[in-house]
Amino acid sequence: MSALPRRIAHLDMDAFYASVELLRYPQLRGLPVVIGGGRRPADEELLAAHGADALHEIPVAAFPRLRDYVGRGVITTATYAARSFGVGSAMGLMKAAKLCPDAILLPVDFDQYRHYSRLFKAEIRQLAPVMEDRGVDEVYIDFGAAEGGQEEGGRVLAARLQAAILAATGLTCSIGVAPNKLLAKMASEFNKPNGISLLHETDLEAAIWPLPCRKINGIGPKTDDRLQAFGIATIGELAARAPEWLREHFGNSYGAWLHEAAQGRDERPVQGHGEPVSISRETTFGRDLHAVHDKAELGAIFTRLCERLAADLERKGYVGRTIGIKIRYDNFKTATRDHSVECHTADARTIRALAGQCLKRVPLDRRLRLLGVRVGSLARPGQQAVADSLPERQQPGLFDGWA
DNA sequence: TCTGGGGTCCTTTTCCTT
DNA sequence: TCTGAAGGAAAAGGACCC
Repeated sequence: MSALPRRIAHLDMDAFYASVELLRYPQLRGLPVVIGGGRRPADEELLAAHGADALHEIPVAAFPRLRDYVGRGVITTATYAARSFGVGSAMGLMKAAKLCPDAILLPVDFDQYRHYSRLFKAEIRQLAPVMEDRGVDEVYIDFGAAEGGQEEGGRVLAARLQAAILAATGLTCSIGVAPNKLLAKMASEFNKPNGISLLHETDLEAAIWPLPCRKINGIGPKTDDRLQAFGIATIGELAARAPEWLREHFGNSYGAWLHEAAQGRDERPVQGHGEPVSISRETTFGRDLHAVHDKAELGAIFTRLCERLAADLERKGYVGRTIGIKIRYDNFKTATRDHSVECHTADARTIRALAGQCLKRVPLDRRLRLLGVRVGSLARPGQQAVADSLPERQQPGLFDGWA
């Protein structure tokens, strides 16, 4: 036993994408705004189109409405005003347009979100050096390794972090501090937005057990359905099941984990550094495409994906030796194929050649809605090029034209 | 009905070698 | 050459997350 209990924080930016957008377009505050789909015009284009000198001067009436949207796409996030109409994340844009036709539609702008992501994480590192990146808008922080992390159970450092992030970015965040990552993650949701929640081991029964199982990070819709079928709705009900019973019904590994999670136990450390396992690019087409009838179009998309992927690898400084493809058919079934070679590569043409081989191993008789290319088994450059391990002759086939 | 674009991790299946 | 077992690695699929 260590002298002090572990204190780990989970920090979650409040409605991150929407908040970043509202920093840029304060005139949209309070209005139903939906973010998703499409490509965003450059700021200069926008300003010129509306004769404005600054983004906040663009009149609200000039923004596109959901009702005018044509095509595929889903909502990435929505403001609370939009959510009150019943629209929300992952909903198709066409469906959302029926529920709230007047909502303003903003295309996602990952460059902006990444920019603010870097800003707030830099602030955190100044105050707490051991930080684990969990995506663009959230992190875990080891409060035990930071000055003031144990004061008032973590409240002092949490407040300091919030103040620093607000000053640097104008954005608010919510922080949960708990004995481990599992509980910290749940705690950060207790008091949103701009909240701080402190959780101790003794709070398990009162604060965690009444919650639905779905609140546990790692229990998704499928598992939740199965649990419900057994009459298990809350974490407390899950905790009451014997570990043997859980292992029997959910497998040795997952069943044991379910038991531990329900007891609020989690020994995972905060990992200060992390290397990616794979890097990929994928795209959903505007309409479903057929391998034969839309050969030229598919070929061009495929090449473009490989080029963008190669550029990503180059920019991030990786090479990989497992090249894979992913396709999604018009019935939403997904197939993947991959292939590992001896030498690492980040070369677009090599990736395309190897991914093309993978494509030949998957049925292409129905229409496709999505195509993706992936590179795994990553390493830092320095290895030999992979060109000499390419197959000498491609198998003749129906789809040679683009694959 | 509609379901994006990244990712990670785990389990199961398949393939290869001995 | 065939057959089968065993074990490991790679491939494939699925669940989950933001």
